[in-house]
Amino acid sequence: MVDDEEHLAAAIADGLVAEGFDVDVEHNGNDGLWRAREGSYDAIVLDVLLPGIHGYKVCRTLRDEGNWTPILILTAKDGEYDEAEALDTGADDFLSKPFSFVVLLARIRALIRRGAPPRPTVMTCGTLELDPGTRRAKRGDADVKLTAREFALLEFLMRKDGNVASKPEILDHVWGIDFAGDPNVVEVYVGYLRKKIDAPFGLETLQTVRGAGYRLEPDA
Amino acid sequence: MVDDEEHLAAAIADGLVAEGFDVDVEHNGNDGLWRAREGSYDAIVLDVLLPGIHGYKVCRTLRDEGNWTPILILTAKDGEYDEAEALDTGADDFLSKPFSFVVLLARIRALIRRGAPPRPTVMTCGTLELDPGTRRAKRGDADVKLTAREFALLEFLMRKDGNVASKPEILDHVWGIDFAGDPNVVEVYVGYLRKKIDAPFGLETLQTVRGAGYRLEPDA
DNA sequence: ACCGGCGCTGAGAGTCACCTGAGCGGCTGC
DNA sequence: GCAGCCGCTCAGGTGACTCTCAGCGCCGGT
Repeated sequence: MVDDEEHLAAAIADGLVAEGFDVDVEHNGNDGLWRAREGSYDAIVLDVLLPGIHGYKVCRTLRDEGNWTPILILTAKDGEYDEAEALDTGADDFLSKPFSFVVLLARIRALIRRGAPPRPTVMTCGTLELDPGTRRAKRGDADVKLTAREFALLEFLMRKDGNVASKPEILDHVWGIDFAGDPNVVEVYVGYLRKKIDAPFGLETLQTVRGAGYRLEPDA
Repeated sequence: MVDDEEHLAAAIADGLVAEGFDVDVEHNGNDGLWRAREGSYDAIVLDVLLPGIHGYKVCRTLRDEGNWTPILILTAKDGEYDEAEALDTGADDFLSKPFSFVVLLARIRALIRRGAPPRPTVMTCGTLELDPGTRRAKRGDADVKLTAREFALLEFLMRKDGNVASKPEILDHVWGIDFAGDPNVVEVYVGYLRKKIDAPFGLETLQTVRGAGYRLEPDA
């Protein structure tokens, strides 16, 4: 992980460690490049705006040197750089700040999966299946099509494993800690999810716990 | 970080920030307690000698409230308090002043790595079960539906483990110290609880101790 | 037995949390 | 450039929940 915003980098690193990854952090382009050359990493998360060398330059340099470690580029949302440019330099994936941790996690998994032998990453809750690697969801044998946000929300709820997730907690993790909009989005998206994973099957696994949050229950 | 020596607190906070941590500082027990309740922190560094509430008291209070955020207690080296006492209150680690910053850092890292100690999430009292994680309550095999307030009250009574909870105490913990309404609510909600956890089963486990408060007794 | 106080309860009102449908801007694919 | 999807906001509606109030019963003391 190469990012000069130390708070953010530390927070993400912690989160990744909690998910079972082994993470090294650097805060500028030179050190990042050096690390990437030395170590053999499964993936690199790289901010574009870095002291020292620019992120794109790091990426380009590694590729020129024959290093094809999967790279995920982070950019500021309204920045002057766009996805095309990032991918031009040889990056494998692209994410703009602010982003939700769950999305980052899913993309990192996808990157590693692409570069390494596939691992079973699928989560289940009753007849509900969710594969963060392929970004697919199923209820029983039926495919369920989810949008990115719906997927992130469902993934977060499944990760909770039956425990109640409070609304602020959901906002922090699925929409990002810097989300400033209407907290009502959570209710709206819970509604969307119910229409896709419960209603068509006559189930009610996504329960609201009034005054506390939401809970995902396995169906019989 | 809760420490009334402002220089020291600021120095340590700076050091931690430089290491990539995100730090909030408070200088007295009350504010520290309030912060700890509000925010979701990875760890708390807590001095024992504090204006307002004593550090041990803060620690104990958080634990009583079900908050198991890792806590590292700081004490004066030759003080009257010892490690056993600190750990008794529910602290996870212990460090006496003066200490080296590197040691503090290492311990904080260890605490966070370890995470919140795996605690038995489900509480019982006779045939009564209550799970704060899933927010579910059961009497024997029967599910009991509780509202948020009822749940909080029952949780508080169960945590008392058979001891009497006084009405003011209940008001402070279940309704909050800033509750200004009619203290009669407690009686009302005790009534609600009895109708849900006792009456349908012919029990009388939620007993009133006239002039003292209420007590939750295990059934046979 | 009487009386004061503490606790209990039913009714009711106000508030709050949640759900939903409509709609809008932005992005994507055609 | 247009159609469609996605993400989000907003406002209205509804039912659940919380709390107040007032009257009454019960307990304990004299």
